[in-house]
Amino acid sequence: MPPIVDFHLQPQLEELAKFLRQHLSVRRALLIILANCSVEYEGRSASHLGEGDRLIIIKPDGAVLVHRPWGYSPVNWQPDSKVLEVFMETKHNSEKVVVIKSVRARPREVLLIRISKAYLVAAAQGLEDSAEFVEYLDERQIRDILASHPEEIEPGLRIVRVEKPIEPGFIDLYGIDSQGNNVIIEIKRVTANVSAVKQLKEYVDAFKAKNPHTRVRGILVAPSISKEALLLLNKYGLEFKQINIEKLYRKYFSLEKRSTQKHASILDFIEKAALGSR
Amino acid sequence: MPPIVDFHLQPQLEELAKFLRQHLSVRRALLIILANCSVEYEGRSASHLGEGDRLIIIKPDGAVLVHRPWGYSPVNWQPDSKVLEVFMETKHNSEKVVVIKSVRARPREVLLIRISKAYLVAAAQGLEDSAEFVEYLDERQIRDILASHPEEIEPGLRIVRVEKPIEPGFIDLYGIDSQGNNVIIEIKRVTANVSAVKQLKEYVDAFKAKNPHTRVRGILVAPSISKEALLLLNKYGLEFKQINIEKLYRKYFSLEKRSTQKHASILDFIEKAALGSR
DNA sequence: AACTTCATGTCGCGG
DNA sequence: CCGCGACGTGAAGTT
Repeated sequence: MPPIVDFHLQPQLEELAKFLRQHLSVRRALLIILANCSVEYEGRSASHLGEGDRLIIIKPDGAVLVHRPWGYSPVNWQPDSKVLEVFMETKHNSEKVVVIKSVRARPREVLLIRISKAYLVAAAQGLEDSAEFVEYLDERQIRDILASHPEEIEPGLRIVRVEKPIEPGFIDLYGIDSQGNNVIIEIKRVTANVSAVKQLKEYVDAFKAKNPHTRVRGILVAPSISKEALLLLNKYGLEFKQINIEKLYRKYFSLEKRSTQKHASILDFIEKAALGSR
Repeated sequence: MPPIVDFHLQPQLEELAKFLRQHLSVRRALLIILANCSVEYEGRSASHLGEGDRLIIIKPDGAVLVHRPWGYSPVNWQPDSKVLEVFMETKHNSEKVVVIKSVRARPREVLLIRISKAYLVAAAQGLEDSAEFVEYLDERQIRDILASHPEEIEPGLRIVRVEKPIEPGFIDLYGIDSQGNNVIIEIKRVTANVSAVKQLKEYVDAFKAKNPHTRVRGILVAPSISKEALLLLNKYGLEFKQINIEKLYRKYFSLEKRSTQKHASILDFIEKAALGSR
């Protein structure tokens, strides 16, 4: 059963309010409003946004987004609202506006959207979206691949423990090298920065403190490292190992993990995208 | 001049493609598409999303958002695309889909949205939004308030330097207490955690290293502190000072800073919101 | 519920 | 353009 879409072009404010109330009360719809509005927010922070043309989205679960005509981020939002109210308000200059008030419970945050002119409002009832979202190449997967194929870090390296708890936090990989040294490995899926180095240093120090008479190496594994981070790394006597995440992925992401057609398709896509880039 | 809104309800795929191409080519419109689609992404990461009903937004600046019917975050997106293409594709089962291909330049990322059924498409040309976005209560403002009113941290404290550079980073506030001790202050606008404590510790240590024969105190200023952070703080011999950000703000946010009507309005709003919460 | 860590984080600022 | 830190970060997972 396809979703039911209802809409008004250039609705009067009274119509808009009625439309919104109707679709918020019965069964929650996805609401799309294109309108001139101002926005106030108060909660963990507070903000004011003057009048302008914006896209307002209200999702069935109470998420509210106010988008300006540019950029990725909503200018104001509510991840989920406990209370959603629509009412008319008369401004000082006796102009009327439709107010959408969204209140989030914890942390308590209030969002007020004042609409002075609406260009389009639409509501969709019965949207269905149960598809699985499959993501690749996140830190966990890289870590698992390297745990199974430590030779990609260094020949002779043997991984003893994945996500080894230490005070405080977790070591991504812990192993023993060909010389019998303890090796602590910190993995980053993006350019390693100073804080990654500090984190590794902390783990190495903590390990040394607990095991005073053993030799410990610290290796930072990442696709690249910032200049400052490299300097600090050298200063601390730690090491850097560059990896190519995509290559690792192509090489090792195991068949059993992408056995379903759905999972396999991503690799086809990567191939296509790579071709398309030339 | 109000924006021009064009739309189709339940467009055929060919119509959809034509509509999109038209509004993407001439002058960029804000595009809203409610449709059943699947999405592939490849770039810094990679993902696959099967078919489902979603809201697709394409902004005039090339930002692309794919929203599922719930939650704050888009499931797939492109912060700004360099290339935006729309074309028809025939699947293996000979069904046709409209493909929206968005390519981001740096980092190179490709987004493919395959639409199998469209419920609504709308385009808005000439949206105007030049309003200023004013935000309050961010770390910078809290820092400035405390710099002007150090007695809120401790009686007799005198602030010498704001954003004092140190190796590495910047001390939020640096001052001298009533006993003549150096005081290093780190401010957080949310619950202070372990990393905030470490950051402060680092600054204090760096200061001590540079000034070996002076006494230094480190104060973490925040609305609250996590249990673990407090433990570590005590271990390091550092101090915590609790502040109430909203109270500070009400008390000190200076008249000259909110001299314009616009800026003043946020306080009215906060009042109203506070009343509304009862 | 508190807290930690990851993220296709995004965004802005400074060198 | 890098690199770093703040963010109303959000979201997921663990204690």
